This record gives sequence, structure tokens and C-alpha cells, in this order.
Amino acid sequence: MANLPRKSPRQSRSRATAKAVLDAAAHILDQPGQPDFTTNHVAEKAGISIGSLYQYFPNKETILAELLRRDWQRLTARLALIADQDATPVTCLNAWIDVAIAHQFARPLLSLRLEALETSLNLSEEMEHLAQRIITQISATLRLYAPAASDRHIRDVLVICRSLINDAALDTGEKTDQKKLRERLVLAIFGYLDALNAGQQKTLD
Amino acid sequence: MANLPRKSPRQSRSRATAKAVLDAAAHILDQPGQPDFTTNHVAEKAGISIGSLYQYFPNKETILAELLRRDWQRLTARLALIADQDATPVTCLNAWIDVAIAHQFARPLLSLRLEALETSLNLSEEMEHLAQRIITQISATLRLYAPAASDRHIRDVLVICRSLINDAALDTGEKTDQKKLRERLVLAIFGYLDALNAGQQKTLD
DNA sequence: TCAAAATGCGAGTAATTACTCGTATTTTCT
DNA sequence: AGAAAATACGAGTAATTACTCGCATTTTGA
Repeated sequence: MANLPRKSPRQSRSRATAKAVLDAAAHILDQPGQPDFTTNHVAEKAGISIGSLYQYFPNKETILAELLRRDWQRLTARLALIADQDATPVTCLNAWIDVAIAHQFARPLLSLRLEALETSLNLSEEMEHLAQRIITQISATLRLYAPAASDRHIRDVLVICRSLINDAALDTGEKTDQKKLRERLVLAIFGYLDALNAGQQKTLD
Repeated sequence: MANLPRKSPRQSRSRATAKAVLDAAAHILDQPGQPDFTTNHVAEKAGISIGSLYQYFPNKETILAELLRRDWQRLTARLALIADQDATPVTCLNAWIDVAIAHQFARPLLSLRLEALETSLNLSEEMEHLAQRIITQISATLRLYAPAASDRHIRDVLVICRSLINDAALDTGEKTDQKKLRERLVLAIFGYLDALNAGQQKTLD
């Protein structure tokens, strides 16, 4: 795998080329079935030559990393926007759920596949930091609702959310109703947290 | 991809060969990092030649399919055993949780990776049927606890269980405590179902 | 206008890897 | 024992695919 840094696009022409690559890659990865995600195919779909592709992406992995970076950045930006409005915990959580669902439904399979690569791809520190900040915010809000929740409990809630949303994204047959998905997410999250609160009270008795 | 049927092992020697292949494959897939799951490597780890491997497995996918079949069969057999004892719903559910956790912890990464292949691999009808039977049993038991649960709700509970167990399997750092995982699973399952029951009662008022 | 820089091109290279096939060895069975 | 069947072997083949490099074309800037 080549790892040489490539020049970054200076002219608008080359910026369009780089964008075409990312768009084509995103499109390919959002298709059902096992995607033909080869560099040659990406270049073809982007309407450029394979040589041009490698002028701005030093290797295949870089394309995925950039897609993941953009996806993640878009999501975290929206989540942060809500957090900054310091509303009540429940309002915050509800808004976050909406954002997460909308994000997943925009490009269901793409999000799903990028997420699967999260561990194998090495993200930039910028991303790591951004991610940590969002998780901290969500954790803080969740803990306002369930003060006794451990880090593990918080993580559980996030894992549960992801799995339910991902499962909905896999529903190719019948279009999953976003509103109903929302209701079920609320059920799962607050079900878990309420049970946690109740259990904690019991031990406090 | 060759698809010719190969002869099935007749002598004990060849049965050992086939077993060695499966054992090696399972071992490779249970290692952390991206596994070197190539046919040549599997044969090498199994201590046999690549030619011998292809004498009993017509192609690479067959190895995975057989691994998945065995894994799934072992799990469903244990789950069915519990269901046949017709205990109370809660007792059943608790026993099932223990089985699921033990199964996952036996070969954490292997289970995880085989599960990811579940959709792309085409399982035998025998497996499909067996799976459906187990799911039906679990669904019935869950519905005894939460009569108002829809198919979707049942599926949610199963999805939640899988995700929490899988997430625990990924914990390479600190060994996740099985007992604590159990408690959290109970929290998630009954939290969801209790919330469902409560919500249903509310609309019935 | 025109040289230099930037960008585009795509046939070709090198590495990987699933899978074959002719041959050697071992086991079975009479 | 000895022929036939079963099993083992592994160098070699064919297909795929990430990536290069020399050259053509376009854009920039003075």
C-alpha cells in the first residue's frame, strides 16, 4: 500500500475530481448487495481515470477514511448544535434521537458500512477528539436522567441505539417508518434507564 | 468459484483432515486483528496441503458456511433444550440469556465474525428452518411476559441482546464480567418490555 | 504569448490468492 | 501379496486488483 502524501487540489477542476471520487465511492457503498468497491470501479463511476484518482488519494483506504470523516463530522456537528441550546435533558435526548435517525436514513447502507470499518480504519486525532466530546455531552445528559448510571450503562444505551437504527437500515423490504422507529428507540432507552433508576432505588431502600 | 461437489470423507484419516481444516479456520477467525483467512493459510495451520483442503471443501465459502452451521446448531440445540422443559417465562428467559452469553464468550471473535457473514452466506434450508423454530419459541415466551408486543418489538429485544453481547465480545482490554453483562441484559430486556407494558396500559386507560 | 505548473490519462506492473491437476503415498479388500 | 480405491501433495494457473509512471492536455501567471 502506497502511503506517499499526494498534492491537494488547487484548481477548481481538481477539486471537482476529488469530489467526484468521494461521491462515486459513497454511491457505490450505499448500494445493496456486496458492493464493487474497487479503485478502478470508483474511478469509472466518477467519470475519471484511475491515474487521476491516485493523484488525490494515496491509497484506497484514504477514500474510506475521508468518507467516514465527513459522515462523522456531519453527524457530530448536528448533535453539538442541539447540545449547545442547553434545553432539558429529555428535550435534548429527543432531538438527538431525531438527528441520529435522519442521519442513518439519508444513506442507510453507507452509514452502516462505514461504521463497520470504524475500528479497522485509523481515524485522525481530530476525529477522535470530536467523538469523545460528543460522547461526553451525551453521557452527561443521560446521567442527568439516570444519575446512578455507570460508564458501562451509558455505553449500553448508545450501543442499543446504534443497533436498533442499524437494524432498521437493513430493512430493504418494507420501508421502516421513522416515527415508529423513534417510538421504539424511546422505549428502549428510557426502558433501560427507568429500570436502572428503579433498581438503584431498591438497593437504596 | 468452483462449485463441484467433493467427495465426503470415508476413512478416519480424511475425517481428521476435514476437522483439522475447520479447527484451523475457527482458530484463525477467533484471533484479534484482521484475520489472514486465506485458503493457503488455513491449510498450513491445519497441517495439510492446499490440495487436501479442496478435496473436502469445494470452495472457501463452504468452510465458513460449515463453521456457521456448527456454531448455530450448537446454540440452537442448547436453547431448544431449555424451551422443552416448559418452565415459567422468566425462568426460560434467564436460562436463555445464560446460554447466549456462554456461547459468545466461548469464542468471542469467531461468533462475532460468523454472525457478520450470516446475510452474505446462503444457509441451508435445514438451518433456516431450525432458526425460525427457535425464534418462534423465544417470541412466544416473550409474549407471555408482554402480550402486546408486536413482531417488531420482539425483534427489537433480540437485536438489543445481540448488540450488547457482541459489544462485550469486543472488549479485548478488560475481561468483561459475565455476571455483570447478565444483569445489564436483564435491565435492557425487561426495561424495554416493562416500558411496553406500561405504555400499553396507558392507552388502555 | 508562452513557458511552467497543474491536472488528466490508462496501459502496464506486481502482488495476492482461490483453485486445479498430475503424481505420489497410503489404505482397503480379496 | 497386489490391485484398486482413497487420500495427500504442492507447484502451477488464472483471475483479480491496488497502484505506478511516462506522456498528453489544460490552466496559470507574467
